[in-house]
Amino acid sequence: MSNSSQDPTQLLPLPSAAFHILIALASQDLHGYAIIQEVRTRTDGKVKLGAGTLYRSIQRMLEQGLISEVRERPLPELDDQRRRYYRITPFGTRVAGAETERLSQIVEMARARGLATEPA
Amino acid sequence: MSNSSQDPTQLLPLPSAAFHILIALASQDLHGYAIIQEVRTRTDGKVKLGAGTLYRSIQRMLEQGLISEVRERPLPELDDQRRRYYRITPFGTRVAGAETERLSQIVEMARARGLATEPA
DNA sequence: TGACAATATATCCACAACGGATATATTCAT
DNA sequence: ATGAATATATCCGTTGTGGATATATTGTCA
Repeated sequence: MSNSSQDPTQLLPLPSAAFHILIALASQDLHGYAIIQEVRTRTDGKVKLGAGTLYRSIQRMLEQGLISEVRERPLPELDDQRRRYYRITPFGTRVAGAETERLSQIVEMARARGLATEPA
Repeated sequence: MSNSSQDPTQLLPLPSAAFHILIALASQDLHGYAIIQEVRTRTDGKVKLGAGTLYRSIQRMLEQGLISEVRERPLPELDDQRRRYYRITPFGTRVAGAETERLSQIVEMARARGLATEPA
């Protein structure tokens, strides 16, 4: 942890990989490899996080206090020693919320200018 | 111009500077310096395009067929010789629409997971 | 007229973020 | 026991970015 009590907008814009990781962790704790799979399936294969991007992002996000590593393990018969599990922090939730709002405003600007894919 | 007849999603995700430039040009032709100002005022000062980013983005977007340079000049008494005016192309409009849709989907995923700034 | 700020385009440099390749080790299925 | 899949980690090259710098023109105003 480090700056968990700061203004969430200081970290904006969030790197797109970091935002996807926070969305993945919003509903459940996951280990790194599982995050890659969750992002790929959730986005219908459109977003494929590279391994380099993922583990670098995790390191940065731990330092920024957006996520934390959790010691809790699943049942031993479901576990895998190599895994490291991560959880979104309250600060990470606030930052993700701010990023959602930021992107939402840009989308609204584009729509207000007529930039939208009209349904075929 | 170059690949104006291609699949718009090939260019996604759009660099954020390029997307802001397309939004700026959606409603009117503008010259480079004016684009910087439009983005700054439209985003309430939150997005300040650096000069390097702007002119490099313009070069790339011309090659990609997202924008074109226009020879039309404003009335001579309002003109400035140094200016170069740009216009969004039909292909640029389609790409911007696809990017709007892409970002919109990510925002929806975040909201569906409860990641939103609740009004204070 | 001259001085100076603002406008305008362009290029350079250093840094951040990224995908893909590589390395290493463990776990699982056959 | 062999090999594929899982899992973490680091390295390399590319792209996108802001900020600084360069150069020239335009507008203001004393």
